[in-house]
Amino acid sequence: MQRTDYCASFGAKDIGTRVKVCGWVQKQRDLGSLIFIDLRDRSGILQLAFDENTPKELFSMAFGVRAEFVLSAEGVIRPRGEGAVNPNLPTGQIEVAVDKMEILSEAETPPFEVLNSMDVKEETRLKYRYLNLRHPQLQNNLRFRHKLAKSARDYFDTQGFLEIETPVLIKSTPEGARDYLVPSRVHPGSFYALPQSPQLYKQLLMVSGFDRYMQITKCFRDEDLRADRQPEFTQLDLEMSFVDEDDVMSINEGFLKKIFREELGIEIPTPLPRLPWKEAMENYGSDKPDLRFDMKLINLSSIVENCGFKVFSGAVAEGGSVRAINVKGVADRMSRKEIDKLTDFVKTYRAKGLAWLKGGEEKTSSYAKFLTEEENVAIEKACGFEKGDVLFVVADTKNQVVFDSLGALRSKCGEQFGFYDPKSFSLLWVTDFPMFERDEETGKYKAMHHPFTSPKDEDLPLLDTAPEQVRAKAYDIVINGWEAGGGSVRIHRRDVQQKVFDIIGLTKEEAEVKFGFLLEAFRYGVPPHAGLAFGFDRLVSLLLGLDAIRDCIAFPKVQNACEIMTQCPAPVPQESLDELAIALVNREEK
RNA sequence: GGCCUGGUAGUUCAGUUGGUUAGAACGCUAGCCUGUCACGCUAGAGGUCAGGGGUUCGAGCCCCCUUCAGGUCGCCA
Repeated sequence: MQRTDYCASFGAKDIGTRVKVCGWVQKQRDLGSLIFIDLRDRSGILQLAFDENTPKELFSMAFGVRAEFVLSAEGVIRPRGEGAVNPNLPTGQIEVAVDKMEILSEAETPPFEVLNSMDVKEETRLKYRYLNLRHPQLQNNLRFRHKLAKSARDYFDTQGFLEIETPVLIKSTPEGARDYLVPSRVHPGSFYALPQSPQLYKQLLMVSGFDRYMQITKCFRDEDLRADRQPEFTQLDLEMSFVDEDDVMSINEGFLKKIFREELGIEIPTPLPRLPWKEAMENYGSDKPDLRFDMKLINLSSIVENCGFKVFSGAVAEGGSVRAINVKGVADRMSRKEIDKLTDFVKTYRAKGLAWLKGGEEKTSSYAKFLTEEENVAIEKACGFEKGDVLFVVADTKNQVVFDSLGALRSKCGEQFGFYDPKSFSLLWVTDFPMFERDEETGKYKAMHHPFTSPKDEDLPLLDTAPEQVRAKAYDIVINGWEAGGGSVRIHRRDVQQKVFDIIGLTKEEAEVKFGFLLEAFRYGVPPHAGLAFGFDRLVSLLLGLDAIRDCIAFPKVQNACEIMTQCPAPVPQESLDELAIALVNREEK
């Protein structure tokens, strides 16, 4: 006989009915001639009761039950005694008077208590991930993830998208992130790659005329992990034909509106704000600004460009800048020690130092003495500096360093000083990314997004004259300072594609080898098309308020890309290597 | 590849200036207990102080190396 229903599905309405339930023992409480067992399944907890009416044999079975035993129990649902109701439990009004029970599986004492497992250190949690996953919080996270995936499929289905699977064994095109390689047995010395994204296939699906494609799919990047990055992760990927940027953004705003409403009960105002990349950098020092609080960067370069303080004037003279953030009203919470810590913090972003002005009882500063009275006044005025504020200034010959360090400092201060409600959300599009950036090492141009991203029409002439000024039809969806997704309008003109390849130094021959199939496909009629991919793990985490995407992934990998539970990756037998014609090099000797 | 933080009982942690036999809570084992739900009471077991080396009369504590985990910079078109 199957169970009647899940544990937490029962309530006062079921009093008097006979039920069968199955699950894990959360807790056994032995009061002598009374025993209670909290039985847990994915729905919650139901109390099983054993008392003087329980047959002796059954009672001693209940006596021997331990945590995480798997049971099936039958009996009649009855109300709990007067004063014995547990208001903290959804099923707290009732219990099952058990008259039949089977121990389906015994359990050794687990390495940690399931109920406390979210406080156990990550390493142990992951080694016994299947136990950790019994915790209601992780059960809830994965259930939410399922709902979000279903919601996405439903939404894009109503919008005419077809879910089409693309291959996982694909050709390696080593641009950008490192590929995971898979050796071919049939073709010794040749390798497949695992996709970093289904990018080229979804573009080909547009050439094929499917018009609207979506897929929830695994992607792989052999790069170092972060709290928001796993080597294998899931994208909610889509592509559309005969559309422009606005169409892609608005259809995805519809999706975001729907999931925020249905899953969180939050109405997000649409259309979402759009912030050109340049403004995002200038104002927030980041291409993924957290707009839950204001605190903009202020450019002080024009004030200090001729000042006597070489750190400032020199930075401006060499093409960099001097910028500041004014952290309002925190002077009494910002000791000298705190400031030193923040100085170390910005140094991790390659800033050489952190200049400051603190409006405590007495105004103190690390830099004011090097400037004239007029310059100091001008800085304070430009920043709206008042008593109680702390002003941080970063100067560097590279603007990127100024942006990176102040942008990070802004986020850190915003969080540390509670400048926003952590339960609130800010969503925006960052648009008009540069097409190209310079590779620091080689000095060559490379595509900032990817080389199939279309330049803005009005910037097309700049491809020949000033590539660094060309803006792309690219857009990122940014939620609470996380890049939740990104996409672009693709190039569908062969001449433009060729120019882009030229600029990033890809010869015709190289392009032919790497992307020949795409270029050839483009000869046979290609619609204008555009798309977007959400980082699905990130989207789930953001909506759930998680700090790390690990907590919405059933079996995540740890920082060195291992999976602790199964101990992978792992060496393979020599025969396997031989079959694949692979010889290992001893790295020690190398 | 770099930097920061951490590793003490099964779990979460405390551990004074380097000084006797390394503690607490939870969990576990056993006994008692009729309304518990963080049950209660009594007793008990449980430690390679991550591993290795060094300094010292003496190291959980100081130094070096290794390793594991977390965060992060680089990296992530």
